Parts: sequence; C-alpha cells; structure tokens
Amino acid sequence: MAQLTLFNSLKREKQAFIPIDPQHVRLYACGPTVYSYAHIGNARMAVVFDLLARVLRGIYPKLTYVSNITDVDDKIITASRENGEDIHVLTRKYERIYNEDMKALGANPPDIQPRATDHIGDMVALIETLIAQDHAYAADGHVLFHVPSFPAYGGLSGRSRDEQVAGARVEVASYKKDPADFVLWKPSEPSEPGWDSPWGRGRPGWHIECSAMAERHLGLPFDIHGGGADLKFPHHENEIAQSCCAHGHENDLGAFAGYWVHNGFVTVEGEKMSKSLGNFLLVHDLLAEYPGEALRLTLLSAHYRQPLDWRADTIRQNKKLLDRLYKKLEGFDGPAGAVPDSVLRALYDDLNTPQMIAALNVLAKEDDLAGLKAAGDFLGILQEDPLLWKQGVQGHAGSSAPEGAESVAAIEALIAARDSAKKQKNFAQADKIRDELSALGVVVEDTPQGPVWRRV
RNA sequence: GGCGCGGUGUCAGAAUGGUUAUGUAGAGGACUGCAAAUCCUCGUAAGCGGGUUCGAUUCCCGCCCGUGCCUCCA
Repeated sequence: MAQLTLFNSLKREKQAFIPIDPQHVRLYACGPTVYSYAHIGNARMAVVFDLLARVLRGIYPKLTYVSNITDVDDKIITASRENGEDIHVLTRKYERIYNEDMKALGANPPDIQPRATDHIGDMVALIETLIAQDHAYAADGHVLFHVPSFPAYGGLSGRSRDEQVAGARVEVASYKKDPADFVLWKPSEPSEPGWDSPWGRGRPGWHIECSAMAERHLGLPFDIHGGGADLKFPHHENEIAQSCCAHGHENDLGAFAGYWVHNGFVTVEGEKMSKSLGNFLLVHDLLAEYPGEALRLTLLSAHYRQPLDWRADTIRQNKKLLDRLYKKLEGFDGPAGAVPDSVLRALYDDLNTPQMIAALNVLAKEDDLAGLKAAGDFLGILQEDPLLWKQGVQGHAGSSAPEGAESVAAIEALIAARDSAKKQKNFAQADKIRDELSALGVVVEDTPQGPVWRRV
C-alpha cells in the first residue's frame, strides 16, 4: 500500500511520514480549554486528528494518541466569576460535554487525555530546568522564558524575533528582559487558583503545559504534534522553545516533535467565528438539528488544511450524500470487506478527504457494498441502521429526529391513511396527505413493496 | 507594517503540464396515477496581464481581490 504523506508545517512541505519507532507511533494534539461548550472549530480539530489516528492505527501496530484538556487558564477564571460556578465544577462539566459532543461526531477518545492541573509538578520541574540552563528567569513572582537565549526561535511560524517585536501591539511588561519573553509561571491572587512553587503561589503559563504533558506521556522526541492553525504562533513556537531548550537541543527544532500538522479554521457563512461577532456555532446546538455523522462528514468535506466555510447548504449536501449511501446499504447484511484502496490512497495523500469522499461515491455507484461498509467503519460514518437513519429515529451517536419533529406513530398513521386512499383510487385525497407529510418534512416513496418514508 | 494562505463550472471542492474529479443545483429524457428514488443525456470551469513550453487551470513574474496569523482563540 502507498506511503502515508503529511504536510509538515515545520518543513513547509508534504513529506513521507517515517515514524521514529514503527512499532509505536506517538501523536499529540492540543485539546480544548474547557470553559464553555465546544464549538465547531474544536470539533474540526477533534475530527481531523481522530481521522489521522485512525489512519495511523491502520498502518502501524501501535499508536498512542494524546490530546490534553486545559483546565487552568484565565478564561476559565473569568467564566467562573461570571456564572459563579466553582472552577473545578466548571472545568469538569465542560470537559464532560466536550467528550460527549466529540463522541457524537464519531471521534474516538484519545488514548490519553491528560489534564493540565494534574501535571503542575511536571511543569514546575521543567521550568526549574530552564532556569538552571539560563533559558528562563524569575522576576516579580513571574518566571519568563528568555527568547534571545534560543536563536532558532520562530522556525515553525517563520517569523524572526525582530519581526515579532516590531509587530507587538501589546504593552511590554516591565519585568521582561526582552519584549518577546513569554510567561512560564505567574503569581496568583488569593482568589485565583494557584499552586505552591519555588517562586511563590501561582499558576502555569499556557504553553508550558503541553511541553510537560507531551513529554510525560509520549517521551521526546515524538512523531506528530497537531493542533489548530492559530496555535502555530505563539503556542507551538513556545512549546518548541521550552522543550528543545530544556533538553539541550538549541539547534534542532525537530527534537520535540518531528512532524507538525495544523488544521485550518472554520468560518461561518464567510465570516470568522469570534466571540465579538457572536457567531460561535456550538456542537451541542448543531447536534440538536443534524445527525452527528452529517456534521462529521461536513467537517471532512474540505481538505483539513483549507479553511472550511460552515454553511447550511454544505451540511445539507453532506446529509444528502449520507442519505444516498445509507440507501445503498439498505438490505446489505454481508460482512464488511477490506477498506478499498481508493479510499486509503486518498487518505494516505495528506488526508485528502474530498478525494476520499469522491471514492465513496464511486463505491456506491459500482455497488461495492462490502467495500463501502468497510470504508464507513474505517471513517466513522455509516454506523447507523440504514432504515432508522432514513426515518431519523436513531437514538444514539447524537443522531436523532430534529427537535419538534412529528412522531413516528403520527407519521405512520398518515401514511396508512394515504395508502388506503390510494387503494380506493382517491388520488386527490392521497395527494393531499402527501402535502401534509411534506409539510412535516417527510417524503413518501411508493415502491413495489408498499410506501416507505423518510425525513429530509 | 511583518509573515502566510487562497482565487476552479450555480454552489461546494480535489487532482493535474496535454486525457471524466466527485458531489450539489439546473436543463432534457426514461420510469411514476402524482411524486420520490433510480437510471441516461447535457452545459464546453479556471481573477487579470505577461513569461517558460509543441502545449498551462497546473510552472515563473507582476497586478488585482479575498482571507488568516502577528493579542485569548481549534
């Protein structure tokens, strides 16, 4: 089978993926900060790296996929103050909701989902190492990473330190030796969460947690580090700086992770999703309206590195594609075959999901149902019963009849009434009932075996 | 201002230096009491201007437009 290639952000080119240890591939992807419901952008990251994990598992005997939960952060403190919820309660709640929502999108949980607050000791140790090696310094209760101590800084995002300084729009804190220096540890007010440390009671900066958790659970160097494109700078740049410097690899940006994979952003109806525009789409809300698989397929309908514009029409098209594939699978009860080469070839080419979807269409057209089913199992779609899918009564995996939809019993009563009208050749009455059903979002198909219906 | 990405048919969205993406919408046809589903057929896509080439949507240069990051953000 073909070689897996991935676009490596660190090298800015598509490369053959060569694992450090072919017996055990190691993947880390930056997970969510849990202070609110997961949005569709969180979902894209989760679905993309779930797919990458599936592909890697299909090739290599063992994969460890780590994706963290950030449960200490100023946004969390703010959210806690705003709604009066205890921080611990709040973070656990949104962590649970995140995991439920991602499950509904067909994303398998990562093998390890470490919480930042469970790794404070690792972070403190890492910071102490950096101080001992003169890559960091304490000042005013803060500990800062000294960026000039790492000349290779900026290699991932392709921006030099000077450029960053020139572009800085924020006021530089007085305790910084260099404007580019970033926080490893900062002091906490009594009302803020904090941990005792050699520098007093405080909490970690944002970037250090991923350095600590990736090292703890995967060891260094590991194979692939992923996350959203916006994390490239400064988050991932700073992770590299911390981890490489702590281990004496000041000249080797690859000493932390060999391949960096970044997924593109989701926009909504052409606009960037942002708090200020108030157009954050929550997975939780979308799941009330669409089956999880339709959302999953929509998230995969554009190549992962391209921006994905989330529009009602896009979901509609992908739902329709699923409807068609499910229809093909009606009555198919044979064993799934091997995952077809056409699908794997597309995925191995830097996760070319649009081409993968084209391959799915071809399988359906050629009635390769065993192959189609195998592909669905591999991709995390087509997991429902085809008949239940059609009627929108799936009770699990987040797919369900839309809220406020007519009950199955009520629909079937109308179907029966129409069928008897038809038998009496009372076509006017039959068409009237068809219109009523249509208004309920139900389409009736007359087949030689009698009427069947589905929701649209 | 710095760094980056992109402009493909109604729309979504890939690949590709010469040969059908795929889907969606639309048009025509078969089928149907009417529909739906399915099947068949159709439309001659590549922001603009140069260049390289026998040949460019595909490579190079310039321009225009859009967009992302540089500040918390997946």
